[in-house]
Amino acid sequence: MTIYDIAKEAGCSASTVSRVINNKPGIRRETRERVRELLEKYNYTPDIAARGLVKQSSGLIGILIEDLRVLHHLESAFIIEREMMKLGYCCIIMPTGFSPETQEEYIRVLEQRRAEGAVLVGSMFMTETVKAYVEKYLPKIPVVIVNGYLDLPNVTGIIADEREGIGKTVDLLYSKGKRNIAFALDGPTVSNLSKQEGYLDGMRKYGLEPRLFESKGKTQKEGEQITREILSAMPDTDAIIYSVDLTAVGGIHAAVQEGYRVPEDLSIVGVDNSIYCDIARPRLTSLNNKVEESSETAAAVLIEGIRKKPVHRKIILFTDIVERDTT
Amino acid sequence: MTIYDIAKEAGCSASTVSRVINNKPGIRRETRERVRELLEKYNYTPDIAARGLVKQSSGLIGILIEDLRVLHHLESAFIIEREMMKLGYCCIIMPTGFSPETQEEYIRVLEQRRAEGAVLVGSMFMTETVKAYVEKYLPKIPVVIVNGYLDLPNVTGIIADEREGIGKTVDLLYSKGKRNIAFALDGPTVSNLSKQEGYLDGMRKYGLEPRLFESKGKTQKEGEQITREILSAMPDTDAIIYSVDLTAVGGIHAAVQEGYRVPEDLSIVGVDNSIYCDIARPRLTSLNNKVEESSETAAAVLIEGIRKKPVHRKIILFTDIVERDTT
DNA sequence: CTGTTAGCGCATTCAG
DNA sequence: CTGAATGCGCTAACAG
Repeated sequence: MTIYDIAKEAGCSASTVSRVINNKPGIRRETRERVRELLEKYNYTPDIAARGLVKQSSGLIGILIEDLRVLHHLESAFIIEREMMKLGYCCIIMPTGFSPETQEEYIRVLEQRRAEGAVLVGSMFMTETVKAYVEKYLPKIPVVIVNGYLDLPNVTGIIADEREGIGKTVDLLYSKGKRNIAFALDGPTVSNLSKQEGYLDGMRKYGLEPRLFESKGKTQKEGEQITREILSAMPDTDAIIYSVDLTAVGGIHAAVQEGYRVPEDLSIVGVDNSIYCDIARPRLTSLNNKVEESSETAAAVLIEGIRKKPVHRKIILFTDIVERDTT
Repeated sequence: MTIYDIAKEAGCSASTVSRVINNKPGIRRETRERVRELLEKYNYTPDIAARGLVKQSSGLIGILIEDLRVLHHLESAFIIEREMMKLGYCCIIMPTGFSPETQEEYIRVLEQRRAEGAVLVGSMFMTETVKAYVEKYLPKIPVVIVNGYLDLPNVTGIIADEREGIGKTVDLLYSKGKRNIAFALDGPTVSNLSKQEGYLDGMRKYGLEPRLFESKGKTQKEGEQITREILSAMPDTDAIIYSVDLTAVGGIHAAVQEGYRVPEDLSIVGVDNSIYCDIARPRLTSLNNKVEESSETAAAVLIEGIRKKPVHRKIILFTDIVERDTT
């Protein structure tokens, strides 16, 4: 069913039908209604792709997330989708994984589909290779990075200041009498390194000796593992900050199993303030890095960009600590 | 940069360029290479939408999920996406929520975008209204429902036999000496009602009195709430089966708080075998309803359908119980 | 081996 | 108020 089929049956031309569909003025009431009826009768819907071809717009937004298992990123993706959907855009959400090849491939898909905007969710995208791909394949559309930044004219970075947040976390632990505070990264991503900086800032501030550790990954099991390592290497550790909630949950379990009371002997803090915090027992204290706010900001910035309005290149959000049982 | 721009610079016609792009035979080596170089030089990528217009294919697959918060559905969606992606399709994943209006709206979007196939994830889509929408808007493309079924010629249902699975769960609990087994639904969805049937089957089999309850929703908090209700109404309850993991986790917490030992005094079982099972303490026993298998099947069936091959209308998968600490 | 022509479904001139 | 003609970027059928 095309616009021509409708036109033929309505006894008018395709352009008239087009006008009716798009609510353009200058159509006789009578004609308009006749066409409307047929549209209804055949359940006609214009082919967006064909329309896009002439209007030079795909109505597509690409959202790339590094890892599906990070709930946090999914949440962000779908908040953005919801906002864009309201404005008639469709979102293509794709998990790129960590390899540059798939990252390139998926960025290319966005180019092929003529996406009108792109969102990269996760600090993993703060790499030179991704920067090169964006520059090469998406030089003309607005790109927003949630929790990251790339120095390119069409890219806006939206970043929760986790460095400052982790600094505040050290303050909190210090105020509770903790002095042997460790920090466990789940990998050397840019975002994690900035958390680490915050940790080091805090420790320096109080003249404490840093205790840095790095887990093999971001699963619960790997969190347990690194915790055992920490506690066996430095049994007097009285607080551990983890770069992500899930490893912190593993930390809770390992610590309890090793005979530590949480939080009396050992305080535990995660990052993301995810649903896991309330499922774990004791409930996990976590740094809220404002997914919702940053995602909504991302959507807003993207829209401004698509409308060719000038946008900020870098936006910083503040975090806050949500205290539960583990501190 | 269009195919014509490339053609002009290469000193040939657009069709030649098209042939090179699509690796068609019958091009002189020399010409092919010259074109290839230009393609490379300008980073040219064909406009998929324009190509789709002539080839009558959008390369788009729609995936509708009822609720984002159900991890289970997301997982399914992304497994399907991964499979379809391998074959060059792009997926539009959209959360419809529960209102018929948004369901209709999103199904319409799939029609507008000329999706070549659709997947509905969740038993919430087993309604007469959704059936009517599918019949009206998507009558000609293959549609697969994960965890559901609609009697329409182009629809395939893929269903984990949770009824049988919950029956087996009752068997397990009975074998552990439990006699006062309760069942807590998180809402009267078709899928939940079939779980309930399985529960009733099991109770009948052993001549036990059923104890049916229904929570307000599927959050952890609502799981806690219904558990308190159950335990205060029938304190001798010695096992509770929940229709979903998250409410079961709430159940664990409420039970422990009420002074029940889990599993000695009270066994707890969830459904979905999600990540929550291992985060909770004690670890939650859960019915594995095979997301992965059913999602992969969904993708396979969809592809067969797109290729116009005959497909089964209904596929049943078997579940199994993953025992952890709560039984 | 390659170019010309036509058309996918639509919106947009420009005439009338 | 309406229609004919044109073109968006691409592929395919048909000539040559």
